[in-house]
Amino acid sequence: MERQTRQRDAIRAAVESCDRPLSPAELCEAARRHLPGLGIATVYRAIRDLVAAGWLRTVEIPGAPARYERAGKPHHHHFLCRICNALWEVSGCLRGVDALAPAGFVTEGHEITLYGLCHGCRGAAPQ
Amino acid sequence: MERQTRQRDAIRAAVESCDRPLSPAELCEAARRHLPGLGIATVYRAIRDLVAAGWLRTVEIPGAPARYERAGKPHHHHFLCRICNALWEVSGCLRGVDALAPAGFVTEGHEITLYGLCHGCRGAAPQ
DNA sequence: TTGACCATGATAACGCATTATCGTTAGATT
DNA sequence: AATCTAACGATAATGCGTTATCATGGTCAA
Repeated sequence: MERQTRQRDAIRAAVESCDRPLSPAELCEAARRHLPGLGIATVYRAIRDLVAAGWLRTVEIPGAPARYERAGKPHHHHFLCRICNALWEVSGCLRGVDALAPAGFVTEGHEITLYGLCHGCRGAAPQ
Repeated sequence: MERQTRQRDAIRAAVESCDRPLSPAELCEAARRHLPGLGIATVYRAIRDLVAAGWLRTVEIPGAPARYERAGKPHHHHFLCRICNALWEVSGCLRGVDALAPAGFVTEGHEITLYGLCHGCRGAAPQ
């Protein structure tokens, strides 16, 4: 059974207090603000267990390491900023996405990822 | 300047004769059918040069190595089969994808990836 | 309080895709 | 044909994200 530790608490708190999916490194950095010295291996172990327990959800994105967000949110997608590499949440979806598949294919899910500049990076953007 | 070699020819021919994006390993395997002994390093070198020349386009997908397809095709998306891992082309797109971004964000592009079973794997699919 | 044992932190090891190295091969030019 | 040198094939090395190892420390039940 899982024990209650300061590390696990800090990791869960970091997830809950952030409105966007975090990579393992980002999550470690965030949790360290409340618990300096937290090891990256502990973060990976916590992620593994929290995903297995259905508390965290893995967000796969093209060309970047996976991020993790609180499970149970309504269906939505994401926006990857090309400057700061933060992944932002995008509410809503579009009708007919799954129907784009060729005839004879079985669609089980989909991902939509937008790319560009987030609000904060919009101003100081190279070209 | 670039030389014309049997290897480069075989790699370009493999791209053109296939209707879906190929990973470096898949591309190597395909080109080897016409040129056994082709080295994987040569494939990577050719990919690098062909992308730089604008002849190939990189297709990034979540949780898998990049694939490459002939550049210049009309806008489209892809379908990743969870059984055979092949990436298939999906024609068309949807209106309003870029408009999903939050206010204040600048959308520069998007990717839509469908997941499921391709036509060939539909029958013999585990659950 | 004690003791069992799970979780932790540091770090080595791993897996994988990709790149660099280097001696050899073979286009291109003369 | 001779020469030059880019490209090749084999494979070692790299980079990076992730996992395994292990001694230590913290949690929780008795």
